[in-house]
Amino acid sequence: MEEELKLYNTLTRQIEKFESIHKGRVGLYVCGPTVYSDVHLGNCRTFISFDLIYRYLLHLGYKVRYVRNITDAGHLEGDRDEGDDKFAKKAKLEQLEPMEIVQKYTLGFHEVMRVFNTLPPSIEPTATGHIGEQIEMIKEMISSGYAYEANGTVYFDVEKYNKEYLYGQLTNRKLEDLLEGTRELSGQDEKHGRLDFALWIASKPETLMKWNSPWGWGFPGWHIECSAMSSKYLGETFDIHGGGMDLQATHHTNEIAQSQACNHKAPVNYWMHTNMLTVNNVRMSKSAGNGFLPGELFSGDHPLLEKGYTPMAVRFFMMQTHYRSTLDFSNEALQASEKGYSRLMTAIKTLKKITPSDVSTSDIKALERACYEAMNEDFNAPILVANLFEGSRIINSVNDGKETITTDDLILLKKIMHTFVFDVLGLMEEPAANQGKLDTAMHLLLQLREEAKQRKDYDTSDNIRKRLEAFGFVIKDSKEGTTWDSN
RNA sequence: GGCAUCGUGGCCGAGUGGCUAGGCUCAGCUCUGCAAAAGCUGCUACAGCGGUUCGAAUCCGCUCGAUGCCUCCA
Repeated sequence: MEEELKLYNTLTRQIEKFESIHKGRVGLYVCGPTVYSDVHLGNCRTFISFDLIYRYLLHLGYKVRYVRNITDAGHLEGDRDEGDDKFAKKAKLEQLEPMEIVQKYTLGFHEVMRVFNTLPPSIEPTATGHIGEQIEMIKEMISSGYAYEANGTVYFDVEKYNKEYLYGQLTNRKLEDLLEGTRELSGQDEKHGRLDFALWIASKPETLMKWNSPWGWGFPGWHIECSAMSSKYLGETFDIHGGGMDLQATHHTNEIAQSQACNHKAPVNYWMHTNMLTVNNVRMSKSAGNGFLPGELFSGDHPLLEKGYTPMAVRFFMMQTHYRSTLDFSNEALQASEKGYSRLMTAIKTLKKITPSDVSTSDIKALERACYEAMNEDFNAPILVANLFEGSRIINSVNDGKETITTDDLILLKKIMHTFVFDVLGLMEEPAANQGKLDTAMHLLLQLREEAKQRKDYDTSDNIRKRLEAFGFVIKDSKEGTTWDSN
């Protein structure tokens, strides 16, 4: 299967056959969060998308080293050289040590990732843990002439770099066009060129997070962190680098420049970018104020939310859209996903009750093929989901006695459903608290209702059903007996 | 202004030039004491205008509209 995998490469702007550098192994780097505040749902989408990609690569049998960093230093508010970094600023606001901020939001991030059932990365390096590596890279860039120091701050010389390499390659832009869209340098600027960006930033006396360097006390620029950590753990050239589309033009463009300036080779073979989550067609972001936090989403405690949604319903919602398309959030769409998700899970439970026959009325092997074809075509999860619904239809039809399936096909169907739903899409059964006790209580109620039905006391039986419905329990009568579900 | 992306049925969303994804909603049918669930059927769409083609949602051009990036952002 693996030789058929294709993916969209931002670098070439086309779908390419995936070939890893080392057979059977993949180096994957994804830009992680900056842990100075809670992650919102838009941030989550990127990590959930790459979780799907990671899971599928694993499923194909690749040995994947998945590196996702934690940005816990630097990352200036703007391009201006005044200000502290985000952590120090937030620390003052919250009266905490910068590393308390880092700790708090790192834990929060991990919790959110756990709730969404994402697999942890193989390595999760922090920027502050790799200051030495970053300094070494900067030294290399200075000695090869791609960077210069001014008053303790080190800048990358974009125009010099562009003479030998293509600076705007990742976004298909020419240097002249980029220069046009940038503000003029003022007389007091230390930068040589308008596009030059900081690699190392001199600290001020009041700066809280600072390190000593050949250029004095300071802290690293944002872009250098990822270059240093990716090359340390994945090598000077590795397979896949991912992140949100909003990082493409600046962060990733600068990462390429830095790595190329140091190692004189392209750092990444395949660049993958996930699209944005929008609300009313506007991108969700901290600054736009239209974001909500996972916690608010689960509780429904937000003006934009009509009700709460479970983590798996939200994950399924994301899986129904391709990672390169924008995904628009709406209550209606979430509610549709909620039902679709429960339909899928119900079908998987029904799978256990099915009895095989001598012949199959459906082509299960074709279904399996379709699932792999969907995922091999640039991780097309929506098409995979459509196929899994076809699987559900088959399951329900067989269960109703309208179709039949052989023992071998039943085993295969089980394998398909479990593999793709749980392993690849990363869905799971919603863990229900007190499930055992609830079962007992429900069993009792349904027994009472059954007794009422036996004596044709339909008033009582309907009353039980309706009042349970009010609490979100759905009662289903069938020939085999009564079952229940909650939503 | 520059560089991109996108406009698909009531809603969300896939779509490699020809064989009408899928989910949700709504209506009808089967089943059922009634419901629910499940299955089946129906609602058959591609912003507009041209062009290429035997044939276009899919390629090309223009128009209109939306979004993103160009400053921190997943």
